[in-house]
Amino acid sequence: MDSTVTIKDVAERAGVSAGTASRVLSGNPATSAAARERVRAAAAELGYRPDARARALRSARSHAVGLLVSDVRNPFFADIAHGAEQAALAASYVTLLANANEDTAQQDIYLEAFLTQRVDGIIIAPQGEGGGNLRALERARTPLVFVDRTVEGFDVPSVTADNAQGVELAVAHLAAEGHTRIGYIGGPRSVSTGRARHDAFLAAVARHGLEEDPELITAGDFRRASGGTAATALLSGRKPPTALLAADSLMAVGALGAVRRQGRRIGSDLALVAFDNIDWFGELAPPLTVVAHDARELGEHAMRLVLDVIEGRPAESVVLPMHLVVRESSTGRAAGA
Amino acid sequence: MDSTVTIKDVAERAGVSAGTASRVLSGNPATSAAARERVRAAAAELGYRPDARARALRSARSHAVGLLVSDVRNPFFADIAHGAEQAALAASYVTLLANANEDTAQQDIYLEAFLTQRVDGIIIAPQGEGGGNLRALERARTPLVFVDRTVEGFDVPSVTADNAQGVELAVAHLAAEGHTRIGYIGGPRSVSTGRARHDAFLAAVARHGLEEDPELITAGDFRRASGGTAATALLSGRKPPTALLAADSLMAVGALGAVRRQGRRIGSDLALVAFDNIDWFGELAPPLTVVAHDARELGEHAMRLVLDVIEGRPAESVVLPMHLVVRESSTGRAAGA
DNA sequence: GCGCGGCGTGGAATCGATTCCATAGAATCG
DNA sequence: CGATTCTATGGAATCGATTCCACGCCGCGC
Repeated sequence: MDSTVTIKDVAERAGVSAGTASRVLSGNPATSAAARERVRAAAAELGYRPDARARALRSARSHAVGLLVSDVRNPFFADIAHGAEQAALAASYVTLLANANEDTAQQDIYLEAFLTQRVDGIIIAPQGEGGGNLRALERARTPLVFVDRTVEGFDVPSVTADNAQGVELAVAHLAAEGHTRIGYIGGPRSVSTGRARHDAFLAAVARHGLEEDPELITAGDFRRASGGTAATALLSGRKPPTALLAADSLMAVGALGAVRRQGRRIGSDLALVAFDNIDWFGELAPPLTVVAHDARELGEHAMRLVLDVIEGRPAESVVLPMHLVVRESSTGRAAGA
Repeated sequence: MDSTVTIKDVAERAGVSAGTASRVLSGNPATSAAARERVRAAAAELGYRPDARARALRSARSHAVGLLVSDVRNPFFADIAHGAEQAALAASYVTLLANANEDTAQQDIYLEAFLTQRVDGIIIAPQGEGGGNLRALERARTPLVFVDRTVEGFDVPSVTADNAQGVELAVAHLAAEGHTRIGYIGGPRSVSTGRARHDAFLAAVARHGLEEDPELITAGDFRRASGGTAATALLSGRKPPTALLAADSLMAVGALGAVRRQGRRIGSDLALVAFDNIDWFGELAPPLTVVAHDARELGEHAMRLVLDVIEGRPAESVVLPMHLVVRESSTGRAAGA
C-alpha cells in the first residue's frame, strides 16, 4: 500500500516477468488475454503508480511542458496559463508553470530548471534581449514557442496578438469620440509588445491627425505602480490629455488610482482605454473600455503549437486579431479639445 | 554542444571515471585537487547539465514540490503561489504549480500527476470532502501541507488565516459605522473557509446585537458571477441590507458590478467589505475596505512547512492573524438603519 | 624495512521502467 | 508429418546519475 510499488511487485503478484507487465500496462498487443487480466488486477490491487522519472529516463519523453510566464499575478498571464493548461490536459501532457516575476535572472533560473528536468517543450513569454539561457535553449534543441511576446533573432514559432491593429482600434475610437490629445502609458522597450504598441501608437496618432506631443508619451514597466506614476505625470503636464491609453491592465489599474487621487473621474472627466480584457474590468464603476485579445485562446494555441513541434508536425506562427470592447470609461461626454 | 551531454562524456574528457566526475560535481570531499579542476573544466566546456530525472531516480529526492491551487486566476491564489515559489527558490527547490480550477476532478488529475512525478512534497488548497486522490496521498506518505483551506479528518499541517477573527473585525467595523442589516455573500460549504466564515458571521451578528435575518445570508461559489447573483438577490429583498460583506475577492467584484447595475453606489448608498486584500482594491473608485491576510506570507509559510516535513524537521500548523484595512467603500455616510 | 591506515579512484551495482533479443511452444502450410 | 512462421514471454541491456566496494598507492610509525 506504500507508494513504493514497482512494476516488479506487480509482475511478481501476477506471476509474470517485469517485461510482460510493462507490455500489458503500455497496451502492447503482444500479450495474452490471461496475462492482461492478471497484470491489470495486480496493478489495481497494489495501487501501482508508474514512476514518471524512470519512464521518462528510458523513453526520452517526459510528457511535460514547461510554461514560463512573466508574472503570474498579472491576470492576463494567469488566463494564458489556464488556457495552456487545459489544452495540455486534453493531450495528456502535464504543464509545469513557473513565474519569471518580470525578472530576467529568475527567468534564467526556471529555464535552467526546465532544462535539467528535461521537459519535452517550453512555452515562454520572454523578456530581455535574448541573452542568458534563452540561447542555451536554442542549443539544447528543446522545442520552444513564444507566447504574447517575441525576441528578435530567434527563429521560433510564436502566438502573438496583432498589436498594431489593437492600438489602431483604440486610437480610432478615441478620435471618433472627439479626443485629440491622447496620453499613452506604454510598456518597456525591452519587451516586444512594449515596442510594437509604442510604434503603433505614434503611427495611429499621425494617421488620425491628432496632436503629436512628446509629452503625451510615457513608458512604464507593465506593473501597477508605474501606471500610477505615468498617469500622474501626464495629468500634471502643461496641457493634459483628455484621454489615456494604457498598454496593459496592471498599469491601467495604477492609472485608475492616480486619476482618482487627482480628484478627476474616469468616464466623465477623462477617457480611459486599457489593453487586456480582464474579467472584472466590466464590473468597475465605470466599466472600462478595452482592447482585447482572448488570453485563454492565446494559451491554448501556444500549447498546441509546442505539441506540434514536439511531435514532429509542422508548426506555423499565429497572429490573433484584437478587438475593441467599448464600455463607459471612454464614452462619457468627451471633454472638448 | 547538444543537450545530450552525460556525465560519462564529462568524465571521458577529463580523463577520469564517471564515479569520480560525479563526486567532484556533487562536492564530495574525497577528490583530488587535480581531478576537481579537470572535471569542472570539462563540464563547463561541454555545457553539461545533469539530468534531474536520473538523479532523482537514484537518490530518491526530486527537489520538487507540487503546489495545487484552487484557481490561478484568483489573485489571492496567484499571490500564494508567488510567495511559495520564492520560498522554494531560496531553498533551491523547484515549484510545480498546477491549477484545480475549483474542480474536484481536475484536482485529482494533478494530484495523480504529482504522485507519478514523485515530487518530494505537496502543498494544496483543497476542495471537496477529502475523497479521491487526497486519500491516496495519505497512503503514499508524500509530505502534505494544506494552505488557506483544510479538510476534516486529515492530520496534516496547515497554514490558515484566523477566519473567525477576520469576520469579527469586519462586522464590528460595520456595526460601529451604524449598520444593523449586513448582507453576507458567503462561500460554498464544501470548502473549509466557506464554513468557517459563515459560522463566524452568524456569531458576530449575534454578538453585536444586529439583525439576524436569514434573508441576509447568501452563498456563492467563490467565483465572480456568483457574487453578482448573490448581491442582486440581497438588494431586491423586502428590506435590503445597508452593507455587504463578501467572503472572497472575486465575489466582491461580482457584487460591485451588480450593485452598479442596480443604480446604487458603493460607499455612499451601500457599504462593502471584502475578504482578501487584492493589490488593486485600493485603486478603485471608491477604494475597497478589506479584511486582509497576506497571501504571499501564507504561501511562504506553507512552503517552509512542507520543506520542514520533507527534511524531517518538526512541523507545526500556523494560524495567521487577519487585519482590517479601512477604506472608503465602508465609510461613506452610513445609510441610516 | 615492513606493515598498517587513509585517501583517491575505477568498476560495478542500483534506482524503475522500457525494449531488444532469443526462445519455447503453438499454429500453419506444403 | 516435418518445416516454418508466429506469438507470448523471460531475461538482459539500457537510460544517466549516484554510491558502495575494493584496491592501489602513499606516508607514517615501529
